[in-house]
Amino acid sequence: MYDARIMPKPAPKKHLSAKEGESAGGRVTVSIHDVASAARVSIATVSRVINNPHLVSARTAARVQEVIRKTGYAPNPFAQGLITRSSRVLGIALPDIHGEFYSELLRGADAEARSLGYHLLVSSEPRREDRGPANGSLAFGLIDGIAVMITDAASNLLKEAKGSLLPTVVLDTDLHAKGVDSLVVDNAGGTREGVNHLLASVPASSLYFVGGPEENFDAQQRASAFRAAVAASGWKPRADQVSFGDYTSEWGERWAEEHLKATGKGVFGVLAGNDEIAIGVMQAASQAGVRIPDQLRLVGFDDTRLATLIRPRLSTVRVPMAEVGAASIRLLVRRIEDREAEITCVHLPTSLVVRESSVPRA
Amino acid sequence: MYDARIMPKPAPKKHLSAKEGESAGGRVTVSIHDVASAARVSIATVSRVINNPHLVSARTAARVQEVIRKTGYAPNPFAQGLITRSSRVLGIALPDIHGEFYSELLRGADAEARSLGYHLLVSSEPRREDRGPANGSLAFGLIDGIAVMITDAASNLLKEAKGSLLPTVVLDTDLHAKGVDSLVVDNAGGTREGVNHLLASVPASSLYFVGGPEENFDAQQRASAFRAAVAASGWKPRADQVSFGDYTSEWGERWAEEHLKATGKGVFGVLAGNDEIAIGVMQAASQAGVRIPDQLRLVGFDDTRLATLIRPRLSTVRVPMAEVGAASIRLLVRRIEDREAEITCVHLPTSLVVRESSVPRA
DNA sequence: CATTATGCTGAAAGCGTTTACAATCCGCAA
DNA sequence: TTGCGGATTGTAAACGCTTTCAGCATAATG
Repeated sequence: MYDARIMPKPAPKKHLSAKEGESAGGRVTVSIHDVASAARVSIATVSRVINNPHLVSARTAARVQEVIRKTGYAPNPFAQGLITRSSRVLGIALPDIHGEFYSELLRGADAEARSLGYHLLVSSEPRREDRGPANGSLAFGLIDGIAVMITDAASNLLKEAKGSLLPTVVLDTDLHAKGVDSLVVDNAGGTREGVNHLLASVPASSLYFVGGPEENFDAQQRASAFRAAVAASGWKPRADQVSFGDYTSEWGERWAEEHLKATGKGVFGVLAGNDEIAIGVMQAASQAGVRIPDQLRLVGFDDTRLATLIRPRLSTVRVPMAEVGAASIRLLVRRIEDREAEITCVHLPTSLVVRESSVPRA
Repeated sequence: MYDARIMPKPAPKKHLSAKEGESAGGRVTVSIHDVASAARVSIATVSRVINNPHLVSARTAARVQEVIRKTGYAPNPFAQGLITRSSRVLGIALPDIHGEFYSELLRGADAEARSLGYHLLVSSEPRREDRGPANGSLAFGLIDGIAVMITDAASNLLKEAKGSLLPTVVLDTDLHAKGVDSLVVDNAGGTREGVNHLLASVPASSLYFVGGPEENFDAQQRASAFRAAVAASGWKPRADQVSFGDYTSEWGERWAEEHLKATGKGVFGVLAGNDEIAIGVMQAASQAGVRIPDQLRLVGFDDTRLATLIRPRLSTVRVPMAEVGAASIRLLVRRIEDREAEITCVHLPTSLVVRESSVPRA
């Protein structure tokens, strides 16, 4: 039989730390042992006070709490992680996306993570050229799960993430059929709304989609939704009504310079792949003396701050960027805390915001 | 004398892991023990292959490397952190700053951290209202150091960070006198440049500074540099030449609406606290029929993307946001890797970018 | 040949937690 | 008295790594 009183204490050993005077400087961290001895309990009890208070008598708990407060003790996350295999840190990997989108998304994700008691480790995907080989950009092993944003098929973030065997969610691509929780924005719905809005004052044959990079999933979705919506009105879209480029105002400008010539006197409409393209179009138009919204009706995409700063104010399809971040974190945490949860694809709605750039003046 | 051969091996114990067949599913992580036994060496040797390859014979190292490659072994960062007391994770705490600034800064910081072999844990400062009490927003204990951005005196991020005893750098405030590595942007120099540029075509008495929030350090610095630069030209600035508001276009608009009335027919100049304010001013001006740059010469601050998207294009003082992020990480890593390094304040230059909004047409 | 240096390797001691298990103390029923 | 169960606490075993120390060849030196 085991009897603690018989066995000689195995010598005070180590942890000569702060407990005895030791006033001499330099002690930096206080460990659970320090708290335990100061409170005259075992380290197990201290741990319980923190993690399972109901297992400890009120008197003891109070004493321990007091010591914790006084010493400023905080558990060492490495030791905790080693044993619990979790760190309450979430990874989020983003491609090199456009400015405002990036920060809004991150803001949403960070706020949500914080409110769920997690921290956020970010990692922008390095540009293609400077990708080291087995760079191991993500801190697998340290994080409890990871949210990756996949904007085009060339990204290998997803492979990396899945290889890590960590709970994973993908943003901007529906992979729930492949067993990955996903979060997508309703690009199709927003596009349809935008098209229908334009169709109210512009003939389908004079409607154009000026998109982002062709390899980009968003751009693809918006383009085919555009074709579908135009077709739904009874007009089979010509090939020249849809173009791809990139997400810059320069591309919008370039497109407009070419097409403004070709276009006759009639009214026509443009749905841009994002707000910046729209602004490029707007500028080329004003350069060419084409009035907005009189001759050209324009709708952007994303509803960035730009849209309200420009004149005429830009009608645009609002994408809830912060909500994308927040929802992806929620989805990820759900998966972490219940590995058996059903694989889900969350759809986030978009909505048309009508401003001056697209409605004929009264 | 110690002789390993005399002591009986203390029983194979634990780590029944992957080594023996065990084909049955479920093994997730491979530990250093697995690698060691597969390579028929001790765990110490495996560790050395990874951390001090020169201590291991080439033959052994090759064998171990091969096993590592095959098994995909990666050291457990918790165990490493527990013993080395470092995680190669850096914290960066940002207030709720404006969109584009935020993302550029983070992008710079992330790229630099990655290239130095660190990861980045972000944390936006929660808005004032929802600050829990001992929230402990930052993952102290997990990170090796922290960069905090302090935009006004009310922030308590710094106190928290210093209380953590972690290596710390502050952005946007010079605290090197208080023993904290700092990183500041040359607001004064940029402001001076902007003022002098305007002074070339506008009398000092007709120059205005439309600043951000009065409690904001940047805004303060820019305002007093404005006063100083104007004074240096020989004109003592009137009180109404400097105003504070916030960093929005609405404030710029409001300011302009009031002041455009008061101003007579003469030419006047505005240096805005940031680009967005400048755009507000620009819009109010165009509303009021005041032509830019003919009657109003305008210079912004920050050189965000906005500045080139608006017409006329906005002259502005460029602040190297990405470089601020990168430099702060460099400074932080230097401190982490050499705690004795001299306390430093890094100054980042600003530079005036002249576009159409501020130069009289030929 | 005896000694010493050198290169390589292994054993074991932690690092600071959590948690299974054992032990004690107590009240209460048998 | 005895035994049982619940409440509370303590002991010790992990968790996976780094690093000191010691052991042992083998090479270099006297």
